[in-house]
Amino acid sequence: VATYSGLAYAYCRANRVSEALQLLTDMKAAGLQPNVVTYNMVIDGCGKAGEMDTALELVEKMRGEGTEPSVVTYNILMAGFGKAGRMTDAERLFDQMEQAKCAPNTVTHNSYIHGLCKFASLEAAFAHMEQARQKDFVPDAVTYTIFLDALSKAGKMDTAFQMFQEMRKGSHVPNVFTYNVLITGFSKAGKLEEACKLFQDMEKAGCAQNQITYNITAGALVKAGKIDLAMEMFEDMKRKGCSPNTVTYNTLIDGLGKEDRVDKALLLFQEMWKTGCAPDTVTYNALIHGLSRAGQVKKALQVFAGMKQQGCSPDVITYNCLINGLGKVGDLTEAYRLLGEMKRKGFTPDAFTYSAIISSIGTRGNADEAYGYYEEMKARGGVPDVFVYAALVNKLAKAGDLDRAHEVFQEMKSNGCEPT
RNA sequence: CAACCUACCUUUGAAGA
Repeated sequence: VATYSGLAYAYCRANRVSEALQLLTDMKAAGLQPNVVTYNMVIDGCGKAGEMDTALELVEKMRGEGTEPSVVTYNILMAGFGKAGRMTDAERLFDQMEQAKCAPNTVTHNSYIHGLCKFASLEAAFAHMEQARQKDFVPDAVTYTIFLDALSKAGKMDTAFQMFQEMRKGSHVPNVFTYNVLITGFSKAGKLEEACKLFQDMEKAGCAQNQITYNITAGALVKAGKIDLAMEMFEDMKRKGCSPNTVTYNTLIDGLGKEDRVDKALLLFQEMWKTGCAPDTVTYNALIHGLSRAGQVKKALQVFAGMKQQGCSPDVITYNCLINGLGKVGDLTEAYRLLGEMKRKGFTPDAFTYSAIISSIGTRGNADEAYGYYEEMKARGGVPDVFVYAALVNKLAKAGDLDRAHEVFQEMKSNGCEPT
């Protein structure tokens, strides 16, 4: 049983859920009965793959075989519902647990709180915490980190930092996750000083920075336009024995592209292969974006071709970057070709795509064409946003079609888009 | 006796000034 369980776990970690499911069948065929732990590992694999329905079926199957779910089983479901935004189902789990006489633990509450932060509100999450506290829930470092993350993502860094202080006043020791969350928050809020200060504080606190800490901090430097410092951080990271990963490279390639240093970005891209960091869709997108904004559309298309050749799938963002770049240099033929290609491949052009297309249409006399794309977008179920409206109004106005421009402008407002 | 569950990082935008 242990052997099978281990293998099932490995499959799940590798995102190969179907093989793990097959393994359960094989086990039974071999006369072995999977236990809760085996099931939990596979159920978790399903949950992480977003297959909550399969996960639920497995729980039923397990029950049918006379094995009752454990707290961990419920926790797995709680986390899965939380990630999928199925908060009603998550709430119902507490009732089911009560019926099964299975007491929720810290992990159960933390997972639920995380879901609430993401899909309901911070207030709802706080309320749950207070309520659970009346029973026997004691918030831990993870609980704090979840709240700190939510506050950081909402840009409420003052509150976050206050909570961080409270946390330390209590007996909770901030860990790498805690610091990482806060550094991200400060970086997003444009507070580079504070972000860097926390990075340094970690050492004093005896909390070792990890790969993610470096990635976040390098990203913070990139965002602040300090690409050279970000590159230094990259060297520092390696010196300290912390290996860069694909995200590290992606961050830097993006930063270099935005500072108009695509040449250096290309060098890093080459380096990735040597270091065993496989470029992914994000890598290619960042690179293609950098090349496009530098006006090097030819090169961008070459990279795009290479991407496909490597078996890395383009996504909507890839196409958007290319279409945008092509539009800017006036290569409409190629831009339209790519628009067609993306549709053919089953991608849904979004507001980014249409705003790029509409803006790229020549200035003279093509108001109808621009308007046509706007209608196409709506017909395909797309929701135009400010950028699409702005591009369209602009185009119509420049073509002298003031009546229609005004009409679209009104439509925009009635669709809840405020002019900027 | 052990194996399973919760929190953190990267990519796409028009005009104008």
